[in-house]
Amino acid sequence: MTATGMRTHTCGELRAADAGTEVVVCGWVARRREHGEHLAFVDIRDYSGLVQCVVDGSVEARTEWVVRVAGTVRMRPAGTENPELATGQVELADCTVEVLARAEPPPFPVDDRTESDEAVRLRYRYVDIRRPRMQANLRLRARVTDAMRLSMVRQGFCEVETPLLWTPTPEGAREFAVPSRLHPGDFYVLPQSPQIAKQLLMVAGIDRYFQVARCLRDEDLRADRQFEFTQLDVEMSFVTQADVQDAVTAVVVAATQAAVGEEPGEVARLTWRESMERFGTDKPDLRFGMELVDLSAALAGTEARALQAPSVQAIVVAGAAGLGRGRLDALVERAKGLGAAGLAWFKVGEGGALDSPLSKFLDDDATAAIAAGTGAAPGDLVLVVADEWRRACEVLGQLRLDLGRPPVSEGPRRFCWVTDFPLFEGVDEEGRPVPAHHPFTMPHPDDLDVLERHPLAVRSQAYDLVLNGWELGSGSIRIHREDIQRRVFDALGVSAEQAEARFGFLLGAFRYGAPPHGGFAVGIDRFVALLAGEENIREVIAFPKTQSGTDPMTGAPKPLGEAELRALGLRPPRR
RNA sequence: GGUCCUGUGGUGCAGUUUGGAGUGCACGCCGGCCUGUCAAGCCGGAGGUCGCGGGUUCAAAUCCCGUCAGGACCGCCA
Repeated sequence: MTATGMRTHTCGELRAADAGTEVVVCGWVARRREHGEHLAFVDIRDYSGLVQCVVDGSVEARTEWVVRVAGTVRMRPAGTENPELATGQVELADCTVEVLARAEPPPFPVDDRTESDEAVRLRYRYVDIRRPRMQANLRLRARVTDAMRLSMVRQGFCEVETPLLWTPTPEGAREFAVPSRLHPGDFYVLPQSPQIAKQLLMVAGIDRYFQVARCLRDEDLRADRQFEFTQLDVEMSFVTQADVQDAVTAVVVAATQAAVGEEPGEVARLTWRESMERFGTDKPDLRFGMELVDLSAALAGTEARALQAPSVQAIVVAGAAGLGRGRLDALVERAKGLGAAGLAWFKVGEGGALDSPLSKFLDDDATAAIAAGTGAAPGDLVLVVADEWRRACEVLGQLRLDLGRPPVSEGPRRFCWVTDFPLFEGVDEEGRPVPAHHPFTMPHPDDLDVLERHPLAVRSQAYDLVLNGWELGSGSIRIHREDIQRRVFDALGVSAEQAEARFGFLLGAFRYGAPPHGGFAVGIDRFVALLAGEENIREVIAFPKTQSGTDPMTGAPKPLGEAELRALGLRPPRR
């Protein structure tokens, strides 16, 4: 399958069984070892690996030159095998080397041994991608999307493409605007996601839709966020939450199997509330313990002012009682930086005695409550945050990650579903509830009665898929009934006119017979990064942007000429 | 918009704390030697705006201010 008109084999596939075969391989010169004018070794590299070629004489080709090598596969002489190489049992003998293209010395070594400056890697990305690590990452990514498509199709889903040139839908993420040449002054936007399009496809009777979809958001970049990213976008009709979660679980399990050759273990399930209580976050990393302990009741009557708050939460840092004052002060500063009023620490000594700046304010009951409640052992450090419930949990959840989280590449893959998110996430400056997901998210049926009276207590039929502390994606059952949608818009303070102006085409479509439906989207960049053991999604994207949104290779973004701007109905900006 | 880290031949680093000659290490590159290496080895050589600008000082890679680039994070990401 890999033979072409120019080659018979790829470099990395040659094995002992090929001994005696005359072959032709093509690739780049990885290294050259010359032993005078009578013997030289040239390592040829292509995407499949590396093979050693033996040349009886000197070699014209230099590092990264592109060559075509004809020779005979033979077993290496006894004692010269290289167990480090997949092809290390054999070599190509009696080689003739044809130079297909000369090359300048590469700007950095084309191997995985040193990590070069990322700006330089991106500028010469076409060289960077020759490295085994990048080759492996991009091929892993391809296996993941292949497996996802296969799993979707087998489950009866239909892949449908949706427009990249979409219509502005204010609110949500900042959108990239595309000026219209035929309608000067008007704009398309690039979709933040195909959310509305896929709901329209449900009204259209597609029943089970999926798409490997590019999404674009003009928001600041991060290790796990690029302007453009790829989602496995899914939507299903006549389903419950469990149906969507089952379909998505099957996909990610199949993709994990295809990518790394092993099935993940049980996919855990916990409610948003449980996740916050136990891990202080809605995207828990289940690879390690250090769960939060609620000391609110135990310390309700404490004299210590610093611990008087609606909620008192704690974590135990095993064996950390020896931390010096500098490290402890840094932890306190970190907690304050995360929004906590403060952070209390207790070193657990022999016999359970607590050493802390707060010791003198604590009676024996309180001391016993902290020791018993947390189960801390001598030598451990207990960290306590007293604040509003959510803030106390979130601050300790972050400290838990700071102090206990293993590297991305370590440990098992622990998927979990987080369900029953609140429908609203606090209130804005005007006291209006802010939707936690999007405004088409169906409220939990048990909470519908209190939508008007206690909106912040309403749970939604929204759910996230989390893998080792990374949010892989989210989804929900959508509102398909006009009366419920009206009530949610009312709660959000969106008038009928505003709703019509923003989403009129969707609401209009719903009047023509909308099936109950729900869906999900998996962030493929993050998923692949986790499977590849990479901390950064740029490592699994061929041509990513820098943190400031530039491309060092092409120089984008660049100014457009004045004439081009005017043709688009735009005026050159003042700089 | 903000906080923090980094910037030294092509690459990776040390040197910056405590100012004293562009000093050092490894790789790469160029030339020579070398018939079993595989990160080959040995000998020789070239290669520098210490990111950029300003300031302090007799003297700045080193101290101060500003700025640019890359990165991590906060805000932001319905």
